[in-house]
Amino acid sequence: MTETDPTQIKGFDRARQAASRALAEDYVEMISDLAREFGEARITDIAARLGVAHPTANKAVARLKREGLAVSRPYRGVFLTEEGEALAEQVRARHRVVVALLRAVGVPDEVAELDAEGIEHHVSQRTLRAFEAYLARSETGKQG
Amino acid sequence: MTETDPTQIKGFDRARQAASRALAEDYVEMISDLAREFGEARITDIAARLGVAHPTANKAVARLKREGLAVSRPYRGVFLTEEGEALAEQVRARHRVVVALLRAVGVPDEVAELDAEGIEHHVSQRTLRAFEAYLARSETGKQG
DNA sequence: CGCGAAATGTAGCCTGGGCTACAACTTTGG
DNA sequence: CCAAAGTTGTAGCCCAGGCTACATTTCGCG
Repeated sequence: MTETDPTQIKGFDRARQAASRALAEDYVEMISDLAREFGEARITDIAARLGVAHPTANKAVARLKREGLAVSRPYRGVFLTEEGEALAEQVRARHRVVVALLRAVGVPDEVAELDAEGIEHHVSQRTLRAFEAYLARSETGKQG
Repeated sequence: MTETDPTQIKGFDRARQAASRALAEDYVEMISDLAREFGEARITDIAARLGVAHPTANKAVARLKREGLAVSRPYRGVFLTEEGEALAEQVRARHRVVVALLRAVGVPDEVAELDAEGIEHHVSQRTLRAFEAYLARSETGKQG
């Protein structure tokens, strides 16, 4: 028992990495939302919506800036880079698909929204594509 | 913008809490698996399978003991309490349902296994029940 | 304009989960 | 039966994400 099944390990590792990426995704999506609503995303608003204290949001934004997803000048609003905006759009799209899939298989709307928030970060590209294909099928086929 | 939509906050909080619970669930399931295979779960084996160093597994087991999910005497194997075993069974069952659901909507088998590992921890009771109902339906209905 | 309120930034601490290094205990085989 | 090997436990560190407290800057308004 020194090697152990690599599949296991890989699976858990994936989960841990996803947890890390999830944070950035949440922030990027939130910043994009706020930009749409108010024209810019303020630290206070980001923090409030995410339910964290403002220094926490500040740290997170600093990380996004380091990663090239956002930009901001001191005491000014936060804006996404093109890369950040692309990620936000991707996250938003995935969220919609996951919610739609959940609803399509019979999950109540409010529950679908809540669960999707956690689930979406673990949905791989291939699974996402499978979801989309399924939704396309059930749109036309109408078996539910 | 001081109150903000509580739905948002609740959603994110749920995700964060789930991330914390996920660890315990992984360990409990693994301990249960090892108990079935070898009669007991040794720290070294738990660590190896989860892909972490043994002190990490040790800490996690200490936490499970604190939470009443496991018991162990120094330098001896780890065993689940009834509560821990129940949780393990529940986690295992949920994993099976999530994998089955993913496959049912067209996700390739290997991908389903990997993604389920991350997704399952965010599947609420109500969503799980919806999954089960859907699977029951598609078993008999056979629309795929 | 100038001052108080609000927003942002910074410092420093806590917790949890991960690691390495090392100590203590068990097992095993010569 | 006892030393070496293996296993478990402990100490102490790191990092990330969260918080509070406090400093600084900007904004709004009299």
